[in-house]
Amino acid sequence: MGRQPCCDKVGLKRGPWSSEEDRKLINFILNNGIICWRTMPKLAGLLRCGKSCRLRWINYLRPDLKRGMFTETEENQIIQLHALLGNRWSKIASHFPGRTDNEIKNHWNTRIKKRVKTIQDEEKTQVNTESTVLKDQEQASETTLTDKNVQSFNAANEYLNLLDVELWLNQETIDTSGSYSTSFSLEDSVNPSMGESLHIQEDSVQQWVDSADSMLSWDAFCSSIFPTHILPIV
DNA sequence: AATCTGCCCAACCGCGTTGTC
DNA sequence: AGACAACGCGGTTGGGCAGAT
Repeated sequence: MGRQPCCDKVGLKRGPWSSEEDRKLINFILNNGIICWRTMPKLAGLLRCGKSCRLRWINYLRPDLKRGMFTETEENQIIQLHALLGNRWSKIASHFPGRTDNEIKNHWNTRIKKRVKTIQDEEKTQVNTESTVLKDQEQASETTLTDKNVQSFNAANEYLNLLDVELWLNQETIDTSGSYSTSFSLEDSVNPSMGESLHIQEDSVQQWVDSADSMLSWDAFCSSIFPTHILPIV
């Protein structure tokens, strides 16, 4: 037996919301709060399913929504969070008050993804060049640098970047242009094996972590780990 | 001016998770 | 413990729009 549909679709309206429908939904929620999405449309006099009402409210009607373009800083934050969390848009959105997961997802798919791809291509070219130079140097000293060495070097860099992001995420309050407060825990966002490996290597990077403790601002964070070509333009 | 093309984003769909009985 | 309902999330779609041809 398949899953039951979320609502009885017969006679329900779909597609874009009219301003009249918006008004009804806003009025109802402001007067009654959000109790049960399933019963809400009926009570509010809407021919919509609860799911549709929820989506409309969360993504468009909520009064605390921040409208407008994403700033360069926001984009860079999204890139870093996406590198850490993957396509977990709601987790990412929780770090951007007033932004919705849908908005961030759309922005990622339409703009940031292209930008990241360009950056990755550039980095790939750069790594290839660097590895060629290193190879030449190693050969000169009769030691061969294999691709494996280059991969390890890159993995180590990535690991350090993740630790850096972890520090940022675990801070209770980050004061940037606005104020981000987070209760985010890395433990529930990355797989256990990664958490384990972080602990194993903890001692070896403790010195680095100690020095990173002084990083309190987003700008300092950015300048410490972002490649210069994606630094926010302020 | 008409048509084509690509982009953007609101909305939908299906599935996983959580809560309740 | 398991069945069911409701919620929440991420992937995808499709319509509107702007710029190019």
